Amino acid sequence: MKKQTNANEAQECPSERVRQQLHRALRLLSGKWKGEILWQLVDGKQRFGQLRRAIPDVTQHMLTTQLRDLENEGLVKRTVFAEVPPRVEYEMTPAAKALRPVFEELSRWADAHGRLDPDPPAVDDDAKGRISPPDRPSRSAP
Amino acid sequence: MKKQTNANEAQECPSERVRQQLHRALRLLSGKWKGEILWQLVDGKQRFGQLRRAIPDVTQHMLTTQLRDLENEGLVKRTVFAEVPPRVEYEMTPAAKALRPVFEELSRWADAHGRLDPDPPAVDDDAKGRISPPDRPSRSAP
DNA sequence: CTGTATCCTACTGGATACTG
DNA sequence: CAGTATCCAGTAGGATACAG
Repeated sequence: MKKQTNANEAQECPSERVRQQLHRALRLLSGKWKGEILWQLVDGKQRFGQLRRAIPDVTQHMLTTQLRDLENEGLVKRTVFAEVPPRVEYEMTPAAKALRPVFEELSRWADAHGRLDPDPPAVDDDAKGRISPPDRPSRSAP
Repeated sequence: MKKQTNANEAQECPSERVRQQLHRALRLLSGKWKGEILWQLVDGKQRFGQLRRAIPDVTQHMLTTQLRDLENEGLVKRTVFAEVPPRVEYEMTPAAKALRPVFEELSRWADAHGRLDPDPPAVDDDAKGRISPPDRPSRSAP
């Protein structure tokens, strides 16, 4: 006797599809630095060294690795300039740019529930509604 | 009591804060099954076995582990009923419920860019605007 | 039914040194 | 400047068996 519920459950159930999408999407971002790297690129292309300075706790090795991952996942475009000194620029692909709403929602959530303490009294909605892209420290810094 | 802004951190720009928030938030969700578990709970409380059936590829061990993580992170509330047979119910905390917009954005994104193929022709905005919570197969199926 | 206890493998992430 | 090559520790994740 076969199940008489939905015979074709795998491809037709929308929630099943959503589940798998969530799984894959979260896996793409699962990496200690992926989120931060992408967020740095939201504002535009960045050089390797700029990213390195913008994310102080990351090592070159890790930055390279995660960057390569993101490239293979189609979230980051890498451009090499044949010059001396060498220059490499990274930028988000359109797919990655579409992630920005996700990041904004996530930041907003973390802002409200980041510590998960039962003590979030002074909540000023006006102050946290907008999320700004990362600052780009110009090279004029000493 | 309000958090005093340290004079030493006078250069604290909002984007720096956002970066750290993203880092922490993604770490909370970094776990092979966390996202799926939470999505299953979006619709309401679920028993251990229900979750297990809803996420076919997860083992008890992993389900237990990730559930404990989520509990310690304050995203899931665990309720044990002293009965035979034993019953344990899991439900999202308010903090986790606030994550729903994030999941919806993420699902929407994965739907559009999940495969990252340059071939997404049949885009029906009307069909993908709404994200449904997971189906709950009732126990009435013998 | 809902777990815990082992054990074990693979992968992630980090330190360091070297290269074009 | 922007990598690559090793090496290595810690941990996440999975199989299996057992228990309340």
